[in-house]
Amino acid sequence: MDLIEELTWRGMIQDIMPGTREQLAKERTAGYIGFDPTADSLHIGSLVPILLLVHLQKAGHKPIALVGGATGMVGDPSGKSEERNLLSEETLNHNLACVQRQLEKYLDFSPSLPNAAEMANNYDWFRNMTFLQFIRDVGKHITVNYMSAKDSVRRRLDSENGMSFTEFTYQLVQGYDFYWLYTHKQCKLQMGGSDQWGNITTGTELIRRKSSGEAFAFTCPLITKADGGKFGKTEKGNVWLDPDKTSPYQFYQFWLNATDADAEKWIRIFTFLSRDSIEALLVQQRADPGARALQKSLAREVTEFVHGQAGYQSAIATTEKIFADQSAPAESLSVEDLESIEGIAKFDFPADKIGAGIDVVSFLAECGILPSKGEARKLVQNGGISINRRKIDSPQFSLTGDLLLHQKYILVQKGKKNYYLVRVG
RNA sequence: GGGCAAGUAGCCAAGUGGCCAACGGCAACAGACUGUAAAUCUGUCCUCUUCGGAGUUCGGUGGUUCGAAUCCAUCCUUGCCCA
Repeated sequence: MDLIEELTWRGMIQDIMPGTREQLAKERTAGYIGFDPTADSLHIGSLVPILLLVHLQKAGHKPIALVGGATGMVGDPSGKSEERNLLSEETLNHNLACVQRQLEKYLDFSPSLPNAAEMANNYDWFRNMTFLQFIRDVGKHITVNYMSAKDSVRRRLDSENGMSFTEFTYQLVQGYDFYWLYTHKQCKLQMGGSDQWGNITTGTELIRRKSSGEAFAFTCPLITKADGGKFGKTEKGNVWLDPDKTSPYQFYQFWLNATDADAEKWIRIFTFLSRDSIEALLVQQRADPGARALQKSLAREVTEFVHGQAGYQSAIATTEKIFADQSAPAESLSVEDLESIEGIAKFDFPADKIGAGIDVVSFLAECGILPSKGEARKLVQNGGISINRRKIDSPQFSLTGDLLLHQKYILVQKGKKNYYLVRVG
């Protein structure tokens, strides 16, 4: 099975330029994907492009990860309904460094490999380019008509928000990246999300016109959720790849909580499991959906890929402590259990305040779990708060010293899945 | 520079002098049911609250009025048309 066949089966190909498959079969090909430094960590949305590069490398081709030091200064209008805010140079550089460090984890850069991965930053070739150079050497080759025909541009032209010249130019800047990589790194392939198709074709067009060369591309579909919601969001916001921003436990939980429909699609995209193993899992899932074989494998594979064995182990350990026996009394958790539950928020609370007894509402607000008493009260009234695994049914409920686990902990739950550990001392 | 239109809560969007913290929808959070799914139903959803209320909102600023998201002036932003 060749790369394209493999990716097609996994549901990772949306558009593909004719001849791409033949090119990949013909010779070792360098292919690139651009990553925008919009934040100081990549999130799981970027996982798909990363995986594309990994698949590319596994198939013997050379992956190039491009970070957008220059394009990040412009702002990609694709998929955006409004003009983006520009990032300051300082943030940009910080983000750039972080993103680069993350990318390095997932690809093999060993110089001994014939298809060693490479990192590039388009600021390197834009830094010294003047505006006049750009409009003469790049702008001259592409008509405004061509650029305006792109979906991402047209949608914005039709909308009432309009679009700045800066963002309009974006596709040329990205297009030039491809041209530069084509001429300097013999890079003949660009990949990306399907929203990038317009930008990508500008690149191949530029290569065709400027050096009558031939370049190829394919895109993968944007990841969606069955219910139409945004992929990669939880209550706490984005799911990041950086373990300091999203702990391995939370990361694992994100995948574990996938709906059945999503898990079926995602397991093919986000894991390297073979077709046979996935089909076996699908059969299992249908036979006993409650066991969630799909979600478990999905969560395991992705967590291991991103956070390694150790990260997965700690995620599992926490999951078991929290969910293995929901009805088990909180008292059955040992000090070690409580202390080592990774990924749950920890708070401190002065012991003397509890000595005399304190009502739940004040407690929740004062220790910082909830922002205000009003909010705490509402949640309690809704039945959304449990303490030491027992549901609190009244805002008047009073916390006293004998509730402390091991004389110093209180375990708070908001809803079923959000745990907070309060250290009293 | 001239003409026209628009700017309301995270988003979409109603409201066009008092009954407006502002209809409705989406998103989000919680509850019931489940499988830590989905669907459905229910509650919450500007901030604070001793749950009685209190405070701050409808692009900004000033004004008219007993009273303004709503009227007037001015400024800002955006779009369309003309120059």
